[in-house]
Amino acid sequence: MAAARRAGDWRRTHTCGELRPAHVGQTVTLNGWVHKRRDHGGIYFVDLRDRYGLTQVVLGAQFSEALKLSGEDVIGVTGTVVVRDASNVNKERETGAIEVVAESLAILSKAKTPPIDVAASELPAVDTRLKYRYLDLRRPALQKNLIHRARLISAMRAAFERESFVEVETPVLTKATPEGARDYLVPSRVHPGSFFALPQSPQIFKQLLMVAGMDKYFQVARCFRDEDLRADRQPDFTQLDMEMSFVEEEDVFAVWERVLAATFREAMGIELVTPFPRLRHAEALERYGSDKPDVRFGLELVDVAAWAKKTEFKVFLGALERGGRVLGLNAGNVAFSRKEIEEGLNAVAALGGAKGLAWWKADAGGGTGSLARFAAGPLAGELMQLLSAKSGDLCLFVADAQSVARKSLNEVRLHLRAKLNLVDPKHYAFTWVTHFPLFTYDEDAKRWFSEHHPFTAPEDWALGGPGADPGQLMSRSYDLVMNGWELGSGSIRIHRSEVQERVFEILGIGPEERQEKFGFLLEALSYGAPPHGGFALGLDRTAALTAGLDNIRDVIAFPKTASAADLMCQAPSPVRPENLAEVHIQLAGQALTRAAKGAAAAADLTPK
RNA sequence: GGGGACGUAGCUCAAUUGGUUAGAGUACCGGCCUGUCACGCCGGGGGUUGCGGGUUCGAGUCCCGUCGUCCUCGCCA
Repeated sequence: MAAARRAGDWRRTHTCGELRPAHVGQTVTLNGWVHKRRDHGGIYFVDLRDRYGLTQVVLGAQFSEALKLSGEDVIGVTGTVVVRDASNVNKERETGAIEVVAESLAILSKAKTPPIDVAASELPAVDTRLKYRYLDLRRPALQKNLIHRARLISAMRAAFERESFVEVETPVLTKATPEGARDYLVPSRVHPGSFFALPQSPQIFKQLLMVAGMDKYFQVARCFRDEDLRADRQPDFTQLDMEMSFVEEEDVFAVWERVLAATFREAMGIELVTPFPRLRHAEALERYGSDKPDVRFGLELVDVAAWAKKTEFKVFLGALERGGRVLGLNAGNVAFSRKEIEEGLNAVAALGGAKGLAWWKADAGGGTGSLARFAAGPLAGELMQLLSAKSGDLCLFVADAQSVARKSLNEVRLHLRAKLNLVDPKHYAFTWVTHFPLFTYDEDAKRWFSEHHPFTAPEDWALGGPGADPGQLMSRSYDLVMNGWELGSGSIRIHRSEVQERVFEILGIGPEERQEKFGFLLEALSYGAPPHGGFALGLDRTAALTAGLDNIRDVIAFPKTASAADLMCQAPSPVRPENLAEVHIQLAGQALTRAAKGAAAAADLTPK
């Protein structure tokens, strides 16, 4: 306690966020960064900042060295807590009723003029923020995000432990997989010419843990995929990964519903409604045009093909003749100008590939818009009934190949969500999307690919029998979708080696490759594997979405740029020739010239 | 790999049709001020206009290339 303190001890007794009028009269020591300094000549005010808050420190005229303080200096201040006059209370701050009158000051560390002004409200460019991430992270908003993320993870961990799940770590240096995303490779020094891969997910290991009888496994797992980035994708990311034995879909759903309900309650004070609705993949596409629909609002897609056939509208009829669809949605009674529709909304629909967007201001008398002259007479009333439209409602249509029509109207739907303020951002609507196709055919590669991954169980264990069309097979995979974001996916797995062999066969993975890449899994499945299934939740996305962010960058302490580089530590970077030699690698092509340039640039950085 | 936007002082931005010495706010440095909390006032330093080339009497501005950042399509089992 205070009695044990030596004079001149700069170590803090309190944080910058905790002093209140109850502490008045106490001698305290605070540590932190100089957030702002106000020099009034003879009296100086310093707002001292740490993770917990801001406290105003008052320095009298005797502190001449206070004049040397500047932003982001690190100091220790010992002084007395005093209550402020009523006229001087700062109601904006939790510590605004008191201040600390300094008796001694220790400058622990000086700061150069920082490239990021932590106290400013306007943000520097993203690359500056990433290069000086440790400064950006001093901003309370970012610290809040990281703390939010930590609370989510902590609550999930506790919830899984209550459910008797065991946290098990799996290797980061593992085996390259032929299917799926591009692997990050790590050369082996000990085995010349051989490479580890960083895991895209712990998929196979968690299945082996089920074979091992662990029954219920979970892990906060780092995953790596060497693919191009997006606002919601980083090359290294984190999943809350789990797997359980002797289960079917509903068992996995039930665990996650309990875990997420507990997590949202404990970390955010939000009560989720469970069970989450289940939506078949085909139905999601038909009603929303997307396999990750935002179900918080309507504007659902309507098939108007039967109606279109009664018209003489060549665009609609032509699309149907070519085997396409005519889909529409009712945007409601919205005040859009002709220009907003024909240029604005049209451009939105074009994002989905639509060549045009037909529109109609509904009215039983024929209405207005590009569709009006084809909606004369009784056709007007019929169309209104189809779209549940009232007079004055704006209806939008795309006629094209099914995938284009759906994708385009999905774009329109999401555009209207923002434009018309159709959703409450604090409303979290989860949906399980089920019954995905097992395989999709790739026209370029001329072969079948797993829609989810090759270990996903088919609905029909016999896989349709010999000669069956793989495109007709349903899988037992599922996605969890929240507010239009895919938060995670999982499946019931194949636990029988002969079924797994058959899937590899359909995928065109021959017996030799099967044995080489997956022999250990097939063998494991042959020693008595329990039926099992699991799921992995994208933690970055979950944290971002629940923090009200549309980019995962700001819930990651040290994120990478769109070109998968770390601007702060300048990774990736060339390495010395001897390092390459150790791992038996020789550079070729543009890698040679690039590496030479990189080495030259590094040499320029040596002090002059 | 494709498309779009951007790159000017430490930071955020401005700079007319291609035209004189590239400006402002903020930060920083110095001076003044005993109650501020975005303190105020006075003064000062600070620029390879991302980099390279071209057109021009003249380029921050126009053209070509290149590097980087963001968004996006492809990609992401």
